[in-house]
Amino acid sequence: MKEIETCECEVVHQDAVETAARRLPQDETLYDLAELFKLFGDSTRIKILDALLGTELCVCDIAKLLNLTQSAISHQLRTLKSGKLVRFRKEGKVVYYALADDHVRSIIEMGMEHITES
Amino acid sequence: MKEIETCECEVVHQDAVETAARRLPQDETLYDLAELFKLFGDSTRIKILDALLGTELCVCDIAKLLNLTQSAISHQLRTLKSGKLVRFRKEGKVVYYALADDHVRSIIEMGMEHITES
DNA sequence: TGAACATATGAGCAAATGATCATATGTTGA
DNA sequence: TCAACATATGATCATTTGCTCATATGTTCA
Repeated sequence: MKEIETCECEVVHQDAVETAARRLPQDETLYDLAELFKLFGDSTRIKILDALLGTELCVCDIAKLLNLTQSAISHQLRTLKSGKLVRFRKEGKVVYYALADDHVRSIIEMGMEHITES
Repeated sequence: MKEIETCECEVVHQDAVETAARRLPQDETLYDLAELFKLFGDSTRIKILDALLGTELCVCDIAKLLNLTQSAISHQLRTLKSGKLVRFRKEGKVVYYALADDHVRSIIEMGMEHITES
């Protein structure tokens, strides 16, 4: 029987660790949070989101704008859609995508502040 | 001479594309923004950041808290440090990490709102 | 000075990821 | 109904990524 070793250090601050453990959100919540930010953490996706800050656009528009294939954009939109960051409406053959809600805008603005200030 | 094909669609909304192109930030900015969010987009790193919301912690504390090796945590802290999301102070052998500034807190809170509301 | 300990780091590997290509789906208009 | 077109999707491949292991660095104290 071998104990799983996580850290051979002595626990230096038992209190701090326990307090942190209590106030840390559930694993599932933190996982979801990471998944959310992962969506913003790719150049192509952040470009798409940023483009949609101004107006809705169809798949083809975005592909032209970002100089990428229709397929690449479609795949990424699918990802963004599954993360509820964008919504869409169909008009005939054309599918228009837009930001799902204002959280997206807020998060991008917050990030922009961070990188411009430091 | 072959033109690089990006999208074989007709441009459906020339105006929208041009407007979007004008208001889109520079490529470098968007790249940096993606890099920033990438830091939040991993379970381990978001857990570290979340843990540091409450208090500063040393490497060993975090390793115990998250049940991961000291090495794994150290590597991730290095990443977070290079992204200026955490700062540290040394006290003898022990290195205490803390959030770099309140943007980190704001961004996490914003993300938390998004996942709890939908 | 040297053992003990906290942290940092480089190499290696398996898993995740994003783009492309080929093709499928679905809509329109002749 | 069928050709043309906008979008979606599955397979594939190269790159990126996060962890582990081994080891280096740096600090304290006897």
